[in-house]
Amino acid sequence: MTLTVYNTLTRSKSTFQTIEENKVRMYCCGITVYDYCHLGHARTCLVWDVVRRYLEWSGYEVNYIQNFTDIDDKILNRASQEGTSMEVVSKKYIEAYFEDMERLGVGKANAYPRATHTLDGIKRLVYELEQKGFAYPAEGDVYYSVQKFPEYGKLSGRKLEDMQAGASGRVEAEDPEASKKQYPFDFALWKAAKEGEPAWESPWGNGRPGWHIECSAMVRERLGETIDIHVGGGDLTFPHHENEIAQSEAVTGQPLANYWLHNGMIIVEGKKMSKSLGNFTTIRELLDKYDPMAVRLFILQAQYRKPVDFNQQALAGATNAWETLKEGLLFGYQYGKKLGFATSLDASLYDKELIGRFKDAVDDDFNFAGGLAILFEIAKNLEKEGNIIVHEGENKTSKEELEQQWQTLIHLATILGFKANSEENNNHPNGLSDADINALVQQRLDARKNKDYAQGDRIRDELQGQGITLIDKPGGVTIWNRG
RNA sequence: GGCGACAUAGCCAAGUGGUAAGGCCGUGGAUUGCAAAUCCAUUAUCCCCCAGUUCGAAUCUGGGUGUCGCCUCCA
Repeated sequence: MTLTVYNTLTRSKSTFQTIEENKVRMYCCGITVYDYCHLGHARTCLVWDVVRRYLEWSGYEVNYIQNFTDIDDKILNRASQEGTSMEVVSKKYIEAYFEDMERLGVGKANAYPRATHTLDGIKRLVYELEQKGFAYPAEGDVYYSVQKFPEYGKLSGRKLEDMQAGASGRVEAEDPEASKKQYPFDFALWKAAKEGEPAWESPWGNGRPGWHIECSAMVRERLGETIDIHVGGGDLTFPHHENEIAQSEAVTGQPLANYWLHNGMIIVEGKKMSKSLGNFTTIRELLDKYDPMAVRLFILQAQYRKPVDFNQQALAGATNAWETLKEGLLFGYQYGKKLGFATSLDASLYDKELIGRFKDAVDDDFNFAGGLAILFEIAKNLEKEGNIIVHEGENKTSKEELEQQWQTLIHLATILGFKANSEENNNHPNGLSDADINALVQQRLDARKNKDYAQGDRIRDELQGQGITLIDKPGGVTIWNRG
């Protein structure tokens, strides 16, 4: 099967074909850096990170660019609230962004261009749009004339007449720039400087870029006139991406992107998680409570385009599911030596049938949930076989097959960004020594022989509190393992 | 008001014409002094409703109902 993707532009799935053979130019609309990231941002970053990994695994060389929008009203507001500058605010939240993504295990993009570093490209685009008659100046601002671009609305599937019929009252009443616009849905490419705000020189006077234009400029500068994949949150489809298309395509006459992919929103109690509703959980709050890998699993279990409901129950479920997957991933590190196989990865050992099934699932519009079923199938078996080893039973799967399954599981998990810490389980710096534990276990056995179950249970609870699980086997034998 | 998406067990969720993946939770049994851990087994006669197409539909068509998103900043 070949990779098929759902394209917002055509509202249908189609076979994925790149412009240049085996190369993908991919752009993700990143964040505006005025606050800590929340779970919604995590979903976007996680999903497109895994898509990137999957494309690379599929044999493409991916040039993945994600921007930071670091000029914006919200950043300026935050700066004045905190009595500081735009630069200080954006620096703080860019650093926070990288910390959060590191914890989530999101890979680095190839570059993170910033609006403030792209002023020449932005001004050049605005100038060209003006020259070609798509833009007009008004009192130091410059606006894009949407009526000049016949295809305006093609991405989000709307018509100017319909928009006007629906929203005209509100638009005119609430838009302070309305009086400068020739048409209500025209949008600002360049905004005249306001007192005390950062500003750059331009042919239209001192000012700063509008929202949208920076992405058109950064795509052009970093990836060229037409790219393969443009991604972002579904809420950016309109107006942000629609406006990017209008800006870029009016200038170049070429499609901005061949494939437009959008991820679904995070829902909380039936409502979208968003800043304006205040119903968001920041990534750092979230990671204080949940394992980053459980969060990743929670996100990847849902089809990327569908809304996902965030609630305690779902996260708890994902946490338990991750425990299962982790058991499978740790199998080789825990029992490989005992079984006589190496823990270094060896592609020749991968199970082609399992990998083929994984690929068939995921090739269908990045159906990660379908792919995960394969991982669980393997992990469940390895977990079971690992337990048999701990309980000193007979393995049902041959050593060769176990090694093959484990190698395959690690390989597939890596594509999806799952990683279990193999150190974790061997580290018990402040814990009891093996001798201490054995002594306590013997004490408990003695107590039980004397029917002093209270004492026996006390020792058991004490050890459990240290993460040591006792297993009473038939015949009065007790073995133990570190949780 | 306009545009769009979705509706599968207690929860999450895959499946897009051939008779319901997977995960979580739960249940029964084995084991145990009781537990824990583990093992074995088990959990939708049916896919929001109605009508139609078809030998056959969760899957296609038409009509409802419901939920959500975008139309203003938003991942």
